[in-house]
Amino acid sequence: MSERKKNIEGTRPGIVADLQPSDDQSAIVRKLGAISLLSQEEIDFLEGLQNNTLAIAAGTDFITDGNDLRTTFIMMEGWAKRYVLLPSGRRQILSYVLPGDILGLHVNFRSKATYSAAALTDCKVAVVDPRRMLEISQKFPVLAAGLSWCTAREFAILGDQAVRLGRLGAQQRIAHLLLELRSRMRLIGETNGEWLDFPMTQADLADTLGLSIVHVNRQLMDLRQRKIITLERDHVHLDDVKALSEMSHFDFEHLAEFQI
Amino acid sequence: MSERKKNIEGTRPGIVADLQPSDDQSAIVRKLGAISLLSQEEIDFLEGLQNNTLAIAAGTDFITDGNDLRTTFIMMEGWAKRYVLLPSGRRQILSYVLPGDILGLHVNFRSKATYSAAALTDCKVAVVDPRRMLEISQKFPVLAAGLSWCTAREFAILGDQAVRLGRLGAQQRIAHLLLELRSRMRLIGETNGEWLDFPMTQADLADTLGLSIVHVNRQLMDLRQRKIITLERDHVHLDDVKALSEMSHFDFEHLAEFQI
DNA sequence: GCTTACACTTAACTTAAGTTAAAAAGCTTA
DNA sequence: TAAGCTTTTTAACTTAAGTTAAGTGTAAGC
Repeated sequence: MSERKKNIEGTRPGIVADLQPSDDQSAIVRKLGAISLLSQEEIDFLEGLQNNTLAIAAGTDFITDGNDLRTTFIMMEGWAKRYVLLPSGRRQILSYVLPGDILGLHVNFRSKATYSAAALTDCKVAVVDPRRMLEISQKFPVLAAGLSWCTAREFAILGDQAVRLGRLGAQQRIAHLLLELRSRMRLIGETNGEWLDFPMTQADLADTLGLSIVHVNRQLMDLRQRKIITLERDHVHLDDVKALSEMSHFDFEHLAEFQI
Repeated sequence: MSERKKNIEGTRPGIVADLQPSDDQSAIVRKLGAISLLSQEEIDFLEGLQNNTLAIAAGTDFITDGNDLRTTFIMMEGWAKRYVLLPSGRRQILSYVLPGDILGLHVNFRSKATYSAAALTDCKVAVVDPRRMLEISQKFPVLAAGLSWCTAREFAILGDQAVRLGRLGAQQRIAHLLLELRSRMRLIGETNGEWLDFPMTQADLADTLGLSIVHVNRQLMDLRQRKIITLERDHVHLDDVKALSEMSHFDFEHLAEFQI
């Protein structure tokens, strides 16, 4: 019914995927490298951490709420969602896990996961012994500062999620989330113009933003009709970033890519 | 630590305040001591960290969104709120800061605060150089594990906040928050039966739970009329914890006080 | 004691978002 | 290619929560 524009700024969304493997550094190296200058030794250590990888098919749960969680995961490729299921059957998605993100950075000897995590796309995940993460703070001060920054940033991202849920309207929530994902993908160099990966369903979006599926659809349709976004299978194009940021009060400084 | 519960049901709330100073250990020592066995050396180190204290009057902001944040704070006495102000003038309270909580555990050299914090009551706060916090991971593995546990718990608490905002109804949100605060106060031994400190206004509550003041008042009145809670100035009594937990699906295990 | 200010309470009315239901559009696989 | 999914879309209707506007405490200050 609505116009599915094939290309806005010239490029097809498929190219986003093509870019990914072309870079030889892992996402976490790109992420920490974007905020600090890493030595070759530090880069080698980070790459070495990620030797033990796991392939997870889209849709698979790999962390389950209440189960023991004694492993740290580093997302190498693909997206996942972190969520909670309520006894009522309702679901709240807490955050999206993007390449370069760490899950279970603060696990303890007896800790249980307080959330579940499922792959949204096929994922490649590094399985790391949390003791090796501790090693970092002993031996690599720059990396330790980087991890500390990651933790602070995760707090900020979760705080933003609370702001969206508590104090923004439906369409504002969508706009704000899109800009957050855009910021995060830009940091690791996985954007192509204003095209953004968008592997989640509208049901996922509803459970992220505290809305019903129907209402998410209504607001998405409105954004499309007003030419603010373009939706394609698994990708969004942000046609009007200015409109999105104005309507959602998104603060670009907030998750800014400052140097250590 | 446990002789704190001198009186059970039926006592007047004022007594809560009287009990507080009677304990000679600081809140953070009580908190970490509740999840791990601390040596005298570890206790002394923690107490020594808190030599440089600051008195903050109720209502005062002590962290401001966007400003440099290069200090770690440990809340020794009193409550604070962590919040965000939107350009629209709306406000979202992200979490409450209770005795024994740490603010700015993951500050970096150039980091700016991504939230503001204001005292709800008169507070006593320890001002700590973040480098001394780093010292912990070098010299005191048990304390380091404790701090890591604190971080994971803060994530869980903020996640719970997202669940409340996204997927619970108004009255469920209130019930769930009350039970969270009850759990957290119990861990540091600052409860008196089912009496709970309650220094926040209904406007604070509204901005915490993503509701309007009027609606918070409606739901509080309903909970009082149904004899589920009793409200007094600055204190709540949870008359019917079972009803609160059933209506809100609060999971007592979730923030459980497990041993390391 | 009177005044100001802020927190709480209640009522009447409005609205954003939820619900239900059904159909259309996409994938996947036999 | 058809059958059987899941996801998206639309419409009609309902409801929980918001808004506005008074009013009633209650504590602090003069």
